[in-house]
Amino acid sequence: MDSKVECLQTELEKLRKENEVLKFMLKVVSIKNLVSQVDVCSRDHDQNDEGSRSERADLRVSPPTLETSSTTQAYATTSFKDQALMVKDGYKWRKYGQKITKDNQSPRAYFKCSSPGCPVKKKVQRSLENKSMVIVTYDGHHNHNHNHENASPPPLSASQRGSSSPPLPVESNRVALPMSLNLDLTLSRHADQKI
DNA sequence: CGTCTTTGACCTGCGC
DNA sequence: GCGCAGGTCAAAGACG
Repeated sequence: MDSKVECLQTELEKLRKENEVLKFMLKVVSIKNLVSQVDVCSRDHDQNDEGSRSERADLRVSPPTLETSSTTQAYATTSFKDQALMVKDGYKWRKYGQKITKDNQSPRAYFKCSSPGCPVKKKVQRSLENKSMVIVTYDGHHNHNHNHENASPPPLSASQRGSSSPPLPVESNRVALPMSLNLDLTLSRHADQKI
């Protein structure tokens, strides 16, 4: 009997944690809407405007992103249960590998853009500090727009352009803006539906 | 039946 | 040269 109670308690604890994650997702979704509005406005005026940049940085929920000449690092939130590391960002990805790296026990997933001729790859790995967050590293630039066959990109596509993978070919030195959090995960879709 | 994911094997670069 | 770690390949299985 006691074991049953314990079992239920752990189950309750699990659900509580999941609930917290979902709450966080809801926050993220609402912020995403805000971000897309801000992003569209700022793009209309000046893409390189530092002011709008910092404004967006304030809206960022995830840690700062890193970027190099051809790689972009972004952060996304996900649930503890989401082991597949499937991050929906408007493009169609094909998973080609998964590894457990030395510095992070969470598996790192390797994806290629499934659009023919598109050289873009991405790595998705759960963050060490925050297990509900995944680090998405994009490598290269898409030579096409969002895949049509994939679920149409969420209304936050404007902000998506800012962070994850630029849909249009961009000069390699000014790839992505230091912002993130536009990546849709399975759970966030549920969260969207709930709204 | 076609597409996609999984996963073990293989390849490659790097430090010692 | 060797070993390790990260990245990629490809066969097998799952799924719609």
